[in-house]
Amino acid sequence: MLLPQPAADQIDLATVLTALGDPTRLAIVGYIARNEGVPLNCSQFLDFGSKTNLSYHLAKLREAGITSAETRGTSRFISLRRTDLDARFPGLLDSVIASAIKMPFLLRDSAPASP
Amino acid sequence: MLLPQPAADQIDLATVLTALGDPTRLAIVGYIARNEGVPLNCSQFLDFGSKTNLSYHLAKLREAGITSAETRGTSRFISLRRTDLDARFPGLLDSVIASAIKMPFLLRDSAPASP
DNA sequence: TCCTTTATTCAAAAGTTATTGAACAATTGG
DNA sequence: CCAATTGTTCAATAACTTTTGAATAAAGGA
Repeated sequence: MLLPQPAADQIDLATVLTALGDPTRLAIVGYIARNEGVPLNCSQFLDFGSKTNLSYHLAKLREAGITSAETRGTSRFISLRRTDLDARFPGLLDSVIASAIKMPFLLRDSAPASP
Repeated sequence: MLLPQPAADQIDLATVLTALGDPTRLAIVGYIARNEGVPLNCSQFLDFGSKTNLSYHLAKLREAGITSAETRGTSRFISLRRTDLDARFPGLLDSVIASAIKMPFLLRDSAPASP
């Protein structure tokens, strides 16, 4: 079951930029980007903050229209809304991710990043 | 005389995104983008807020590394740091501006926007 | 059913940002 | 020098955001 999220055509630029402007959320987005295809749940982001704080940041990303979350049992599957974002703000997500991915803060554990 | 601004290699992605995430500042950036080449001073942005509030937002943009401001008498010349931003975050400013420029909020007066 | 896992909600506290008006500074022109 | 123009700084306040811990919820397995 899909958690509530804005329709593609209602994604707002300022809201997206504000959501991406937080270092924790930028790190989260970078991490998701480096793990596309891998099923991610919330607890995989515990490095980025406490469980309850993560819930807050992940909700922000979802409400901004940056991520999508699907319920699967007690877990969530989190993914980037690449197609929707690219359609609405062409090039934006790619450029942010390309820059974010270089940030030392993002270079954490368990990712299939090419070295 | 150039007002204080971060060196190109010290421009921070999260700071830039946060600065761009405010609707007033996004409008200001869109306006500058639509008037590149035209000398802009602060009072030309008065549509976007009070004088004192503009001073605040323009300082935010400058401190984030998005704009450059030069003193000329009692006026300032304000411009986008396109080269620096493009070097540091390729494609980011272009995609933001391309999207911002479509926002109805931005379609104000005196600009050479192609209709 | 009961326990564990996974994640959210709530209320409080702490921190940050935006907005305002009054006072200030610096430059230009008469 | 005086006044006008242009923009900044300051202090106050209002509004929002982030972080926290405790309580809650919902699903799945023993």
